[in-house]
Amino acid sequence: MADIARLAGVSTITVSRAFKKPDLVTEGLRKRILSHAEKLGYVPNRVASALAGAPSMNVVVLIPSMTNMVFVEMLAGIHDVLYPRGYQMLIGVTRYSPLEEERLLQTYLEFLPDGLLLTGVDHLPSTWNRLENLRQPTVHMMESTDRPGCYCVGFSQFDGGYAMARHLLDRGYRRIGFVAAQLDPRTLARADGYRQALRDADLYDPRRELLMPEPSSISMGANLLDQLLAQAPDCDAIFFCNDDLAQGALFQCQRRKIDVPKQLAIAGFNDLPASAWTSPSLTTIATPRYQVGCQSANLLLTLLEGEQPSMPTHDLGFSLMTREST
Amino acid sequence: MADIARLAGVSTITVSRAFKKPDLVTEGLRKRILSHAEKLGYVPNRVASALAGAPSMNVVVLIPSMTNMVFVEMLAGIHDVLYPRGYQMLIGVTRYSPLEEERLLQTYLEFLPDGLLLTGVDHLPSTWNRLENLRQPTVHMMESTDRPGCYCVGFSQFDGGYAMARHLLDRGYRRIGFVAAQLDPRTLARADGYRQALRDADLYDPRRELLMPEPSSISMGANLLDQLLAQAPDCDAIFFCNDDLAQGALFQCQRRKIDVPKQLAIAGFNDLPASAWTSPSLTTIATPRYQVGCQSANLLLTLLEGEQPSMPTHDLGFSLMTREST
DNA sequence: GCTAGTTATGTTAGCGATAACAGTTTGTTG
DNA sequence: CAACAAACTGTTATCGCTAACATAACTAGC
Repeated sequence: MADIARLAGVSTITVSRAFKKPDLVTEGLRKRILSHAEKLGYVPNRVASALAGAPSMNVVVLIPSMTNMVFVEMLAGIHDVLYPRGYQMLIGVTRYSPLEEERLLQTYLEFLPDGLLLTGVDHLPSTWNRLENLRQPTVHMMESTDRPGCYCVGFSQFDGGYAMARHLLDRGYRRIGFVAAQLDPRTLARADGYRQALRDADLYDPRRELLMPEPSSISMGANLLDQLLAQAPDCDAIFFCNDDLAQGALFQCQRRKIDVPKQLAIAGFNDLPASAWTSPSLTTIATPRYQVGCQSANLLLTLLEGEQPSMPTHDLGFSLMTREST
Repeated sequence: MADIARLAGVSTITVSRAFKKPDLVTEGLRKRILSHAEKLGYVPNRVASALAGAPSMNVVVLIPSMTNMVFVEMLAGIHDVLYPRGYQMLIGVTRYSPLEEERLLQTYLEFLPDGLLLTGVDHLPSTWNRLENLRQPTVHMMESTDRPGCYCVGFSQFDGGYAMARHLLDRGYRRIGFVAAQLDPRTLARADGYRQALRDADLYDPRRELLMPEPSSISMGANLLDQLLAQAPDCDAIFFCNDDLAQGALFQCQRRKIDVPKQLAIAGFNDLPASAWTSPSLTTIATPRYQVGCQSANLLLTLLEGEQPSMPTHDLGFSLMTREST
């Protein structure tokens, strides 16, 4: 910067302004400065910039897992919004553990992020406490909370679970099972939605429920289908808490020659790309995870600009995709 | 840091050393310093640290796409190695464009990364040039090159393509088609492998080839199956350049009541989780993308420690997964 | 032609840490 | 027990940039 300043016959602060606050520098002078910078192959030093008090252009993003497409697509949404604005994501993986989340937060604050994007609202009390005392704004993704002063972007997992159970009831199924794995707060909210819908219809039976804390996957889906049918052979429909499990179950039904949906209906959650293409195609709830990413990032940008967002909580909804499997 | 120093009755540099170079500080003193730091809720400032000359603990990672599971799993491998060592990934998405890659590189160098992880070896001449003059080490992932002084971790895409075509020939197929989308350098290398294998068997026919520059997806796979069968109805096997396309084709065959593999064999590439579970299960090449991520990160760490790695290029190989679809 | 009000540029002093060298203490040896 | 090396701690300067305030150069109005 000093070199550029010397060549252009100005002080370094003017060079700084030519880059960061162009309207404070006369048009012609600015062009001269930029051309000298170009000639010298100047690479700005964001580290020095951040130390001197400018925004670090870092945003911490914490997600539970990097192999779950749902979070990856959310990440893609965040990236697509933040990157054009010059922000950099610092991605942390909590492995579904609030404790790990607390540690990651501690670590990533060392990078002087300008803002935070956290998945869910299930944080440790100490994490909440720290977030409240932070000067950086935080947006919570995928779920919402009543806590005052919280910014959230997501949809109601409970309502999603309820809607799918309701759909199965509407289709005439009466002995509806529920299967879940990776029991994170969002999965449990869907389970609650399912239970409420069945209770409202006076058809809830806990023996048709199978909850497995281990991670979900296609093979786990096949596995859990067998388990549930063993423990509750009279099921006429099964609602899986996500599409991975549901797809695994569909494939297993093909192997076991169980006719879907005639003998057994199968439903999922999330609408992964393959779900529209399986045979039979999978009835599921399409969730706006990419949009959650985009909107969360946009909300954070609003906060970073010091503006007051129109609403603290954005409910992006979901849609029921009725397909052949039910 | 000054506060801690005051309380502990030492100078700031001693505090710095207590954290960063523990063996230079007497055991008791170090403990006292750390306990004061704890009490004060001290959060180290990595930005200042980096400006003062310490490593920034940032590593730039450039991948072509964030919605392609192959790169995401590679990313997961990188993360799993770098995170425990205190490094932070700065992730950039090139959208398969070397020009965009050059721009990202320019931008991310502003963060003073300690090292770089790039996907592939298909960079602009100016990018190569810049990489050579960088003091930071670079590792190239997923492909390798003869360029001297380059560190690469991956496997031979050409050999993978050749091996799959060879497998189909060994199974007795004679009119073997090839379908590809998203024609990045790795895809084209697989295509070359396929061609070579068929030429070696004197069975190559360009009319059985379908190359589509648009992104690949399950629905694109269904689509391209139809297209190829329209232009070359006599195919007895089709090799798809990745599992997304192959799965889409499998689903389409189910819809069109084409018997796989009796009427038509289908093969893919990558071995995505679902590929073992479709009906029929998909013959494919299992690629070590998670391991590529891990090993690339490990190689970079070796370089960051100033050590000479045992080999500049690591070929992690691949394995043919023979399943029902062929 | 002069003042007040703007706009454009410059000066000074850090941001929070570490490198390089300097000084002090401790331990060992003949 | 002096003499010197090794181990520990301190002093000073600096990394590259920007905030805050100071100053200079314009502009408009009377």
